Amino acid sequence: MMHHSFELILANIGRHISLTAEESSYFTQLLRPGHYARRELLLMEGAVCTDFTFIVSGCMKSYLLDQQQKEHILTFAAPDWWIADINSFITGNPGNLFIQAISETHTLALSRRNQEILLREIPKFERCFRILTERAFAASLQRNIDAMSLSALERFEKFRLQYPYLLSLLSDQEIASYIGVTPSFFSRMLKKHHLK
Amino acid sequence: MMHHSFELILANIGRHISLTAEESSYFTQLLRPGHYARRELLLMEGAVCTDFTFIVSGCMKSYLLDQQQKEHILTFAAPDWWIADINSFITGNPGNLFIQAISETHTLALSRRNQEILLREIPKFERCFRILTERAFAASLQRNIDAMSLSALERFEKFRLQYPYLLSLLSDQEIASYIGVTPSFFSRMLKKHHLK
DNA sequence: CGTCTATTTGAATGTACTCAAAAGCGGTGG
DNA sequence: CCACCGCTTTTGAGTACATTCAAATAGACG
Repeated sequence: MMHHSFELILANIGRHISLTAEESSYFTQLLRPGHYARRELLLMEGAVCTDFTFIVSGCMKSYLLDQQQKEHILTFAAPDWWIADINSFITGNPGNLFIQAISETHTLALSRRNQEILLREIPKFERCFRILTERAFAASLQRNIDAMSLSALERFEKFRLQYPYLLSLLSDQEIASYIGVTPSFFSRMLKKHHLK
Repeated sequence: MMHHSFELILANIGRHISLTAEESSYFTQLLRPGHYARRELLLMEGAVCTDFTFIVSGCMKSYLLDQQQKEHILTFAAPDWWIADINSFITGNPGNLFIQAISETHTLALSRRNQEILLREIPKFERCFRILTERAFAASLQRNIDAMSLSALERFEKFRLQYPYLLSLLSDQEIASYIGVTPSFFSRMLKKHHLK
């Protein structure tokens, strides 16, 4: 099971900085384990996102509802990924994103307060979070590029090649929402191109 | 003129960390001033982006050309902003972005090598770059949200409210490319809504 | 088995695109 | 100063991609 063992998150951090045993345990002490059932919300629109959340097992999504209450999925987070409403997290203002478990999910949350303590006590974590943020930023820019320069079909092809693991966990509506089309168009597209 | 005085960039940094006079001068020593004529390229597709570039005056854009050689603008950078092909910068691999001056532009470039030196010598810059990256990341996510949930008209309205300064510097084609429509559609849209 | 939700399909529509041509605009040279 | 060139913007006509709304079908689960 090992849901709340810290191997995965320490390996994640260890890709960017080296920690001593004491530093590792200082870090893990600041984490708050969490457990979410399928469809359970971690964050609601209008709430302040106080945590940077690491996915140990399961899967989550962040999304917003537009004026017509249509869901638009911004990110998925599989195990070994982080999820948050970054804008709310860094400003401390209420956010406009929902974060929800897609399947049963175990998490480790680092609160803003604990992040500040961590950065003060072990400054090399600044480097780690800088690198994590840079990577997430690069991925977000690539998504902007794809949205502008690829067709819906190309966006889907890219998605399934890039995240085959997610494909099996997600409903068609969720994939459609992520690539930016309606479920009915997505269904027609799959049929037309014999992708199902 | 003061194009290569460091007031602007020191104020930019000073919003996130405090520097002593010695630290400030150590930092500015690592910067390479640059000057670009209108339409001059700072970076070409296929090249490695070795610099994080701060805009002192003028304006730049980053864009890519798709399979049909159509230009898609990813970001604009006005004075007091940074620009780079982040993906290429952090991986060291050749990038797929162009970076070009829209008007005559004065810059201060921090090379990857010098950034490493800076981070080693004055570790609190880790914090500064983490924060800069977080903000740029949040802006990029917001753009993804807007692309998914707003109409072309709404994206334009938001753009003109958010960046009135840029409006006067840019051609219609550039604005159209940024909001993700063709110049002809953009022209029709402006006319239809009496926005010109 | 019945209920609930997800997916598919149909028909009509809208948003944005392509290609091509025309008009407007800015600079340059005769 | 005007004529011309090149580039941007506008317009026209036809089209493609994607949407809406509603209904039908299929799956999942108690």
